[in-house]
Amino acid sequence: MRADRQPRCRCRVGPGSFEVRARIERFAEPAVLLLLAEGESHGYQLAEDLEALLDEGRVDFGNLYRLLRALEEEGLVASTWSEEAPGPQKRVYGLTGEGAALLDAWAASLRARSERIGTLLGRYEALAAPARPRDTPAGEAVQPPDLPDNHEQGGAP
Amino acid sequence: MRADRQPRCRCRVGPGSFEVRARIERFAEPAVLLLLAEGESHGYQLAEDLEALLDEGRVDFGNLYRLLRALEEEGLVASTWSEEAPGPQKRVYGLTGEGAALLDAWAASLRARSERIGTLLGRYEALAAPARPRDTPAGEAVQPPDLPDNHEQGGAP
DNA sequence: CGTTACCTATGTAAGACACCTATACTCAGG
DNA sequence: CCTGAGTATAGGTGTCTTACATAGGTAACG
Repeated sequence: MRADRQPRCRCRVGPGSFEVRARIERFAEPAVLLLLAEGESHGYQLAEDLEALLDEGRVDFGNLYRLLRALEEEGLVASTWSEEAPGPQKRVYGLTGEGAALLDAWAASLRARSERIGTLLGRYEALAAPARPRDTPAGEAVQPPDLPDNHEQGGAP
Repeated sequence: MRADRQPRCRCRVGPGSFEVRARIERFAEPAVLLLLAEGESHGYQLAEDLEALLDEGRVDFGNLYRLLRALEEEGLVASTWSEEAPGPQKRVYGLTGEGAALLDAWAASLRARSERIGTLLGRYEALAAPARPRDTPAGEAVQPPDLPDNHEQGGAP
């Protein structure tokens, strides 16, 4: 166990200030399928393309290769060893029909996810900006979004 | 180990057809923080509100209560036992200043995530609909998005 | 020949969630 | 009074996905 590591997804960057380190969050699979739909590729190349697509620092190679193997086991992608080209051997992947179908399903799912995020953000903004001149019914502030420390974790009365 | 369970996130609903069962995907925490920013509430009530907000079937109570306890340990929410009201005792939660700050951070993170999803979907749609009359340079089809089974998982030549 | 870049893997641990079970209190009905 | 349904809170356990670390090959270059 390594205790000198920061929490994975949230970290305090100052008093009362937070940074949420968003992870790829189940993006790796659909992103890889998309890249393969755009053209055949090999692992290392996919990693570079993923970085550009996701705008994330460094994609983890280990997990990418594992993902590709798993997808192949399920028949969603197919691979051959590159014959031409000198240099180290590359395993070149391409999408199968099943893989394309899965990509379609992912697209639908991601659209739904995006909508849910939109809903959430919409409600957040409605809360955060109650300074509109029109629709503020005078004295109906949503609630002081903050209570001073009244922790009370003890047992029930 | 239970082997009679379906895969968590993808399931085949027909030949060549997939359904992606999207999970809450790290939505629970920001959603709970948002609901508490809108007003104090207790676990059971939050579960119902979450179902409406996320449009998901049945929220898991166990994980929700665990999340609330964890948030309280970090000082992001504060709870008191409801005194008034008849019926079983309720632990009423409210957002602290720190919790509100975290919600802000989550909002920024979710916006970024939504953008990434948008980028991905944009490229997907560009692939899926290459039937535009204007920008098809004649014979540059992106690639047949499918290769017939040429699996070849054996060792390297 | 050693170093570096390219390319493909495996090992290990942590975090978040699904699914299941347990507890306790309240209230209505027989 | 006992029972059962509804409300409310909580713990156990397995699995999935990811982060971080390590390892082993090929080839080009000085």
